[in-house]
Amino acid sequence: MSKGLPKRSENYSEWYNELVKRADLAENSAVRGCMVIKPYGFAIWEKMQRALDDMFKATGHQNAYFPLFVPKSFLEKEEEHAEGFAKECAVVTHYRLKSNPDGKGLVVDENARLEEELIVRPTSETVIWNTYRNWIQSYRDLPILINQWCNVVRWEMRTRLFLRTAEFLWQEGHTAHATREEAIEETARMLGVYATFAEDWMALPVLQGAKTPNERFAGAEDTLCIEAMMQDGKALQAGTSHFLGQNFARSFDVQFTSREGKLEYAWATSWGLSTRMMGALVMAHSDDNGLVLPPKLAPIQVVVVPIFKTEEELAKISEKMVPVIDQLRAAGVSVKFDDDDNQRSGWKFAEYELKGVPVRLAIGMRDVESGTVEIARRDTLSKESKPLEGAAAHITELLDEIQANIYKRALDFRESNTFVVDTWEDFKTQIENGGFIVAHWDGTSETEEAIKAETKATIRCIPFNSVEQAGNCVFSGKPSSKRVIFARAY
RNA sequence: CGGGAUGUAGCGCAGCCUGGUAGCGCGUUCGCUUGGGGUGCGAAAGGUCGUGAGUUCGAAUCUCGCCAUCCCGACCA
Repeated sequence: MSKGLPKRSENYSEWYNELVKRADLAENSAVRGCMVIKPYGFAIWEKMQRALDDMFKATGHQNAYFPLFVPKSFLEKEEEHAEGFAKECAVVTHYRLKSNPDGKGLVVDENARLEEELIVRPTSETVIWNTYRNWIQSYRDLPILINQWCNVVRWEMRTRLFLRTAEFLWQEGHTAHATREEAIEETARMLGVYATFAEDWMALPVLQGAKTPNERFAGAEDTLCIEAMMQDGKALQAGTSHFLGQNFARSFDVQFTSREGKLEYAWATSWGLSTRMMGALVMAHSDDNGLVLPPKLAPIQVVVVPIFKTEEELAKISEKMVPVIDQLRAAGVSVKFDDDDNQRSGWKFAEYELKGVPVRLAIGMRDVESGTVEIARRDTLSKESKPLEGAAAHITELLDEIQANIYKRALDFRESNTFVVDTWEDFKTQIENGGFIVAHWDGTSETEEAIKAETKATIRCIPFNSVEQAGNCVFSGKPSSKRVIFARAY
């Protein structure tokens, strides 16, 4: 591994790509657009999964699993949905290969053509609602609150590790309800779960709001989202929760008998959050030295680097450190004691900074004699010497402090890069500098598209906390009742 | 799918213009050294130069085709 990461200020995109690879999160695979998630990266994803899964369970959801393949006829049933995903589908047409009669290798056996093509799921609404038809007869069968963890495939033109890959991992929640109100409530509840996850676990401040009709999920009546700001000022959609109305129930004929004895279509929601969050995690917090991981998601929260020359010295260091490590582990902290003699301490310091380990302890013979340990924090890169006595308690608090600090840092960054803009001239100038623009919009798709065409900025969301305020659209000058968030996005 | 670029050792690159025994750095292996911020020295292993054809006595180098990857657009969680 060569030293020196590209600088964020010089080439943000190259910095990101290099960091993801060098920190051992993921790498490109032999398959175009698909990535290999490496153990260190996957360990972070597993922590995300755990946190989210616990929240899903706490809100009454159960996990299930639906098939990878979607019959083409299913995808066709909901018109908008079909149109939205048709352009990016992987299609299975055959089920057998045979040896090439003209030579080496294998060829598709044309006799093994599927009667109906199968689509590799880009999302599972259709298979799931086709299944729900059999599960739902009465209002007593509702609500159905199901989530699945799986992979999906969207054949993207241009891909980037984590941010946009042809295959990605995610969870997709699919719920069915007896009433519109209940489904709307669920849509909001799950957006709230995402926001809590982003802020409490990822230390990533997010704006919550609704998408404009242009930006809505294909087949949804309403799409809610959380939007985060990356360090280059661009927006990243971090999670979405959709109110699907009765669209899928109608397309798949999912009806139930209501309490009043009437036949009604079920109301649906779906919500998803993907490995894209890994990209968000990297881009929101990390620096030119490497990853900066929030302690709650760091696979290794504390690394101990002993500085020794001989086995005897290592033994003395261990004797001092083991009790501290035991205390930390007893408090639920994941600790790595790196007594590997193959790498020198300086190398290890750089390596663990690259990997984003929140707290690093260094202890050598000097410390053994004075009964101290050097405590370095990744977020500020500061170091302090502390007595071993009470170190464990101090470190536990420090982890909380780091979690809070990186959240605050990201929030401060977002706030200082959010601009209220009232004129089109200012808009065009400001958008070049990145960040969120808070401006009036006349509510039309035409204006939204015109703004996008001219500036590449899209409406990220109509924030829930946007106050009613009369004004004029920044582009058309027509009346507007509230401000929306514009930004260039990933 | 349009525009641009690149494919040479595990990784990053030079060599190509001007054809003549394939090089450098990092990493790897071995030895010594060093050890509180990516130690230093020495030695070794490792490449059908993306692929197919052509030109030539001779091709990493010149010509043409193909494939792949990356960047910029359109599309997108």
